[in-house]
Amino acid sequence: VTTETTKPRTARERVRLELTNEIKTVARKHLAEQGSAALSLRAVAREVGMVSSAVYRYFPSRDDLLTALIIDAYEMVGQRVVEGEAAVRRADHLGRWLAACRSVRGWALENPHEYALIFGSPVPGYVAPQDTVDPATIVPGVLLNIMSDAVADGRVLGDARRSIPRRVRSDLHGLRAKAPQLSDQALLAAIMAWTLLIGAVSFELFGHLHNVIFDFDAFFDVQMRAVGIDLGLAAPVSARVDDGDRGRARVSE
Amino acid sequence: VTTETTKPRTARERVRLELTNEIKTVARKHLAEQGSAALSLRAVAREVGMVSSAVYRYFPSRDDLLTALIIDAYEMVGQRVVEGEAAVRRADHLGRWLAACRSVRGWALENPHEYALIFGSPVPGYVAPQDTVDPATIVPGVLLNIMSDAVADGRVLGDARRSIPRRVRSDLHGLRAKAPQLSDQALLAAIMAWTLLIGAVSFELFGHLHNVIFDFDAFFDVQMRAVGIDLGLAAPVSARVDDGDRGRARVSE
DNA sequence: TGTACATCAGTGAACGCGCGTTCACTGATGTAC
DNA sequence: TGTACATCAGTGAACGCGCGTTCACTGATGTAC
Repeated sequence: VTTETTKPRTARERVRLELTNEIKTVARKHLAEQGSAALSLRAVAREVGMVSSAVYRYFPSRDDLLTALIIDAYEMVGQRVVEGEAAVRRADHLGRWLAACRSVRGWALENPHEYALIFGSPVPGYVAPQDTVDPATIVPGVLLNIMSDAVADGRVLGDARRSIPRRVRSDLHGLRAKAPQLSDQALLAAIMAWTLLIGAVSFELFGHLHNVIFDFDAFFDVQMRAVGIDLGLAAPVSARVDDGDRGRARVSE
Repeated sequence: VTTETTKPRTARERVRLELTNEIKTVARKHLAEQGSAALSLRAVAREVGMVSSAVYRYFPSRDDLLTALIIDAYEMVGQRVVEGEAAVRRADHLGRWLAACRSVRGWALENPHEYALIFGSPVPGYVAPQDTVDPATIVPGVLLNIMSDAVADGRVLGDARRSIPRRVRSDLHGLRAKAPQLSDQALLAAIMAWTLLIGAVSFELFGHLHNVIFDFDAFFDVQMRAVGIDLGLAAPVSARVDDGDRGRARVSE
């Protein structure tokens, strides 16, 4: 995960880029060990081997360092999900969805504090700047792509009979730009699937199913498979059209 | 939300109970204003009008104060949900589910930091003691009650055809104690519904649908209604079997 | 190519702050005879 | 009912700590002529 887009020309610039990355690396390590609240500029500086005030040459404040870490975290999950999903056969939409889900969870388990940084409670006093928006959309974007591909392959996602109030429809229209083929029902289902995915990972990571679920690997898979099937990603095109049982199947989960 | 179970006998005990509650109230206020990381014993003591060391007569450490607040928070949502759900006609299972969902969200919007305290990222370095377990189960317990009542009224919850691996089934058996009538599929669906509920509130509160959804009231309702219908809480017993239009009829309103 | 100047990285001291927790103490409230 | 003693609440000072940020500074690296 790099920091600058332009290549360094002078030796000074190269060193600057290296040090910027080293600061971020150390900061990430501290974050991983103690969480965001304990992230201190001074401690990072100490470990990098600088005096604390020198860090200000690289990050104008602690919040800017945090922002860099947040962006990196979004890009890390994003990359992981993109790679995981890309490894699956294009036509296997359910498989792609599952791969994306497992990538998110796998990354979260390996980087719990970074996950908490982006999907947990907001850091008090910290306001996310605009640059965090784009990287944050990578993962949901992958989900929308999978669904769009499924529709392009002839599947019907979302139950057209489910009515959605006008006010919600107009919100959903904003999302339509990224997935023009999806119906309102499909978009709603997409957001719900995305919510459930993050909700499930958060529940596991934050201990809300402690002493209830023990085999989280299997449990997560069962859940995400159910979501993918309910999304309509599983059934072959031919079987879907005249499946009289579909209504009951969808409603009951 | 009280602290001691035994009634105070002497004047000293009465004062002690009052002060304990005042400390908690002030702490709750600070929590609401700045979040859990900023919760400081000294600041609370200052506002209560004590010297900081005096607080140690009431709470042996900052963590114990936090624990008290966490328990209170669970009890607050719990009570709110129980009340909200109790106000709905017993046979209206979908209505009860919606009332419970709205109670959770309403409480969360009014007490965002307390919500974050119990459903957000864990407080770093803090380990939840055993006493937080019982209050934490109130809300999910209500959900299980609703589903159990639905089954008792003759509804079939959960798609029996959905296969669940043995390892997951055995985890679910632990839950069965609280809702003996529910099938594995129904229990799985219950956890997923609970996950989606908290996920949706968290997404809204933590800003993950910022610039995507604007009318959160309507959006939340649509989502939770969909979940309730998919759970199987909507259809009347007689209509369930042969009501082809059920989806649309119920979903609208 | 060599020199004068501008830019930048890193230093070290300081400011001002708040925190959790301990401890010996005073004085008030409760208890037992 | 009155007195002696035990219990408890609250005080104030102190310990030891770490934090973010500013500022005048030195010395090294880059740039323009």
